Amino acid sequence: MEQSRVLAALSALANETRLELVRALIGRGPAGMSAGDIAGTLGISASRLSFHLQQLEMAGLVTGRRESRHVFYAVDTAQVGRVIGYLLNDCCRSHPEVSACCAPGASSRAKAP
Amino acid sequence: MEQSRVLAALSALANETRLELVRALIGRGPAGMSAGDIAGTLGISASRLSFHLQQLEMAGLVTGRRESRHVFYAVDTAQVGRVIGYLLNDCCRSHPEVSACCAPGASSRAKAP
DNA sequence: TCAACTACTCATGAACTGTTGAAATGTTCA
DNA sequence: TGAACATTTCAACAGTTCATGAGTAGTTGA
Repeated sequence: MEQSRVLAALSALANETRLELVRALIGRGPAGMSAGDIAGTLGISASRLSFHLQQLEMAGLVTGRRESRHVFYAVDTAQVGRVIGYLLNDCCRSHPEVSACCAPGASSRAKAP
Repeated sequence: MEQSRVLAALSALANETRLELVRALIGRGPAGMSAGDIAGTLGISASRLSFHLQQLEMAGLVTGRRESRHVFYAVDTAQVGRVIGYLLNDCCRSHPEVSACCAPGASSRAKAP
């Protein structure tokens, strides 16, 4: 994966509204969620949601598909995996202390040094 | 790890200069690299480097230590691991297709669907 | 103490990001 | 066809980010 794609994805994720959006969507799997439902769940305006969905879509992190009058959005999990894989393997060169986050049971709550 | 810390780290990483900086520093291990060496390696001005190092330091991704007239910067690998761990485990809830990036031999070059 | 060196701070301006509300577009159904 | 609904687009605005260059501060050795 090219670095420019990774940078676009990181920029997209580096925003509270969009990170919440990904969290909300990833739980729904490939079926996703309609724009209206997302706006209701997150409590944001339609135009604000549309703006952030566009950012995520341009970064390749979510995809939308129209079904009659609704548009359903879902996370492209493979793409998210590729971005994390870049950080892990290409950027951090599989540094053991970084890769520890992958270990079974590991989480972001891992104790500080 | 709190989401606000993760957002700060993602914002810090979502910049070409800073991602290059982390890549350059992580190869040097805990010894790190002096500010002057980094500026020379990346070919950027001192003030520009200082600005970006400050962003990374505020995000907790790098640490600096003074040694006589030099300041050596190193990546806090545990913190980087915690950020990736958050994306993997908390945000994506260990979704198998995302976690595939951790598999041995996996890389960001994983084939697209 | 002074010059040389190393790193940091600050002010400026250009470019980018995110929010808002109104208007436009597209879809369904009576 | 026209009303109702779902979503996107647009312009205006405020706020943030980043590059640049000039100036400042700390450290060393003659």
